[in-house]
Parts: sequence; structure tokens; C-alpha cells
Amino acid sequence: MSRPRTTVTLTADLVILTIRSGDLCVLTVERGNEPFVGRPALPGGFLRGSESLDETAARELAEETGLDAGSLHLQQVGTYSAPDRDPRTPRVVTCAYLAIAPNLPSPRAGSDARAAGWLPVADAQRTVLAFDHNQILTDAVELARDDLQFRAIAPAFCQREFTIADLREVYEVVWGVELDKPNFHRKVTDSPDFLVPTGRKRSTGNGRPAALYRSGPATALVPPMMRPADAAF
Amino acid sequence: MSRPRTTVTLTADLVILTIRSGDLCVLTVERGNEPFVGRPALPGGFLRGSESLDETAARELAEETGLDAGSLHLQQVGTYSAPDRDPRTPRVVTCAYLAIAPNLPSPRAGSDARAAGWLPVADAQRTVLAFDHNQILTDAVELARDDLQFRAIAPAFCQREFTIADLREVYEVVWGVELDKPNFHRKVTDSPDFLVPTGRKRSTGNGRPAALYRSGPATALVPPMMRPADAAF
DNA sequence: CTAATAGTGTCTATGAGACACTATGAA
DNA sequence: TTCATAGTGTCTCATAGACACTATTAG
Repeated sequence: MSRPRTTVTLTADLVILTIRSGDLCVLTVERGNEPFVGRPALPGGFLRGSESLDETAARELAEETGLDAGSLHLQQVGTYSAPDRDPRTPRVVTCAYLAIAPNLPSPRAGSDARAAGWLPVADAQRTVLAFDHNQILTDAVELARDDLQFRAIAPAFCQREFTIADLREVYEVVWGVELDKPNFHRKVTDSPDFLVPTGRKRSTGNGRPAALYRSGPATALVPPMMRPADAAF
Repeated sequence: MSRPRTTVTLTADLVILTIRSGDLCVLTVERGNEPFVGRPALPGGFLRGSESLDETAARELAEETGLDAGSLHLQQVGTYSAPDRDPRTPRVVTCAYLAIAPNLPSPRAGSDARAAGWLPVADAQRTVLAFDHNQILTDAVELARDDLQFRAIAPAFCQREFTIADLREVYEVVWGVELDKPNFHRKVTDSPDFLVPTGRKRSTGNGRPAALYRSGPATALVPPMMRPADAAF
């Protein structure tokens, strides 16, 4: 056979999104090795031993953020296999994952001595990232924007207990829109099994305290949270 | 390192869906080699040379159906990497693709001497397929059902020119529902850039001839075609 | 004409959005 | 009290669905 089966190594790359001071941010690291030394990149690592890619992704997520992957939203975005995406041999094919995290205290710089930091997604998209990570980032963000409409993933951006205003901020930041507070409140509280009231309240010092909710068992949002036609994205 | 980088081979497996006499059908082949000799499986093949997985999938699709992948709907479903999914070494990880095809004259049995055939999806899901192909099939069908709501993929099931009734059959078969003819007609003809009238008509011998349409440039369906709450799936 | 399928009109119920209004806390 | 934010009521408009009706072919 002129073109035999190709052997490759696999990586899982992570697009870890969170919201920090009103911006949608992504975790980037500075590459410590060739290729692309010193260039910002998405965190990720090689499939090792007899892991599955999901396990690789969960392990990398724990290493980068200190968070248990079991408690976070983690899903595949797609697999990127262009032959020239990575100059190493054997070829490196990557499976990209989208992770959604609540606002973390601060990135754990230095678990493997690489500088890590949260970068607003808009800035990251204007930066030249290593490999095909610009494409991966764009695809992952688009996936997150779409999923917000139909799936109950917004609470993944929040702490375990959150207010309706917290949840609304997720939509507003990720979509780049303003939503009507009263209507939003009704929509999410009416969506069956989406939110579970805890009975507790949280006061921000100003104004009436807001009721606290936890994420409910629903995975789908019915009816969907329609993205306004004038959304920025 | 106790668990070094794992080298793997990659396959692209295809879930090729079409509609045949009122059933949603999937193309299956009988495996001619170990492992799982003689067992029905999804068509697929190894990444070779310096191709990308998309090219592998397109090549396999052309080999199995004789159709040019450029003209067909082809999208990734996900990557399946459980270490025990395939007993061979080096490990085999697969990237599953969903392809949607118009009703084809008949499967090209024998391009590589394996029996191939269209199997109703419901039957295939009750059959034990090779590898993790039952899981892949289920995921792909669910993806197709979801995408019908929001993306303009339904014409991929039809010939290049089709009637509104053809299009409605796609939805009814894939979702297992009956849709109101008048309302469906309005919805799809009102969706901007979804359908392009050709001016031609097609008569089935009975009744008023139906106008023929071609697929338009839109990729999204706005507003979405909501799946009835009583849909079978 | 009738039979059969394509396509339109129109009414009703439901959900989205605008926005006035009430509720509850802190200073 | 005032200020600020949480949450409710209610009106209007757009869309979904039910279904009566008209249109166009074959025989």
C-alpha cells in the first residue's frame, strides 16, 4: 500500500471558559517547549497509558485549575487532524474539549512551570495562538453560545448557589447583549427542573436580597432561551 | 514516565443516513476481517498517509456510496477513544461522522467484497454491531434529529430538486411524527434563504402538481422548526 | 363531474418583549 | 425617609397549531 495506516499521538486541548469582571475569559498558558515555545496556547496534554480522551481532558483540567472534572461541565468540541497542524512526528491529532468553570480564585500558575492566565476571549481571538488553537477557540466559543440557548449549561459558569442576576450576567456576557430582567426571571424560573430554589437569600448590600438557586436536573431548556436577533455574536 | 504518550491509529467511521420507503435507514457493512468478522458494522477505514480525518471520511463515503462527498452533508459526531473499544494494537481511536444522503439506487456491495445494505435505524439499534458502533449510531441519529430543528440539513435527504412534501417526509420520518401540511408549507417557504423555487413542478399522477425547490444558501433555520412535544424521539 | 394532492386564509392559544408597578433590604 | 435591586402584573405583538377553504392536476 502506498499510503499505509498512519500512527499518531493524541492530545486533548481544553477551552476553559469563565466569566471574570464582566468578560468572557479563556485560560491560556505559555508554551514551555517546542514547537511554538513562548507562544500562548490552550492548555492540553497527551493521551497517556490506557486512558480515554475524556480522562485525558479531565486530568488536564484538574492539573490546570485544581478543579475536579466530575463537577464541571466538560464536552467534546471536535477533533482537529490537519496534517500540518503540528510539525512533530509522529503526527499529533487533537480532540478539543469545552470546559465551563465558575470564577476561580486565580489560575494555578506553575504546576508545570508555565505562566497561565485568564484572557478575555476577544483578546485571545486577536492573538496568534499556537497550532490551530485560534480555530479551536472560535469553534468552542460558538458551541458555548449555541448551547446556552437550548441546554442548561449556564449554571456551570456560576458558583453552586447563585442568583437569577448571576445567571442573567452569564447570558449577557457570553452573548454580548442586554436582557430584560423581569422577563428573564420569569423564563428561567418557569423552565421545568432548570432551577431549584434553596430558600436562602443573598444580599449585595444594595437593594432587596435575591433568592439563591441551585442547578436542577434538567439538561434541556424548554422552551429555549432565544438569542435576540441583535445579539453581538 | 510510567505512562508514556500512547501511539494510536485512527479511523473515520460513517453513519450514513437516508430515507427508504418511509424508514430512516443506515448503511451497514458486514465485517470481512478480525476483529468482529461477520458482524454488521458501520463503514469506515483508517487514516492513511497525510490525510486529515475529514479526507478519510470523504474517501470512505465515496468508496461506499459512489457519491462525491463534496456534494453531501458530512459532519463530525464525536471521537470515541475507550481503551477497550477495539482489541487491536496499536490502539484504534475512531472519529465518527454523520453523512446524510438522498435515496440512492442501491448500496454498492462489493467494492471491497463486503456485503453492504440499508438497515432501518430501529432495527440496527436492536442489533449488536461491531465495536462501539451502537453507541456511535445512537449519538449520530440524535445529532441528526437535533440539527433538523435548527439547521438547514433536511434537503440533504432529498434529491437536488424536491417538493415541500418530500421535505416534510424527512421531518416526519426522522422525528416519527406527523406534521400539519399547511403550516409546514408556510414555515419552510417563509424561512429566509432556506428554499429556492425552481419554477418547475412535479406531478405524481394524483392531484395538483407540487412546485419544485432547491436548497438555498441558508445554514440556519430561522425561526427554528420546533419538534412537537409528542415526538417519538 | 370526482378524487387526490398542493397550497392559502384565518382564528386561537401561547410565548416573547416592553415596561409600569410592587417588594424588600441598607443607610 | 431614599436608594437600589428583586421580583410581579399586564399589555402588545409575533409565532405555532388547528383546520376550513381554495387551486390544480388526472381520469
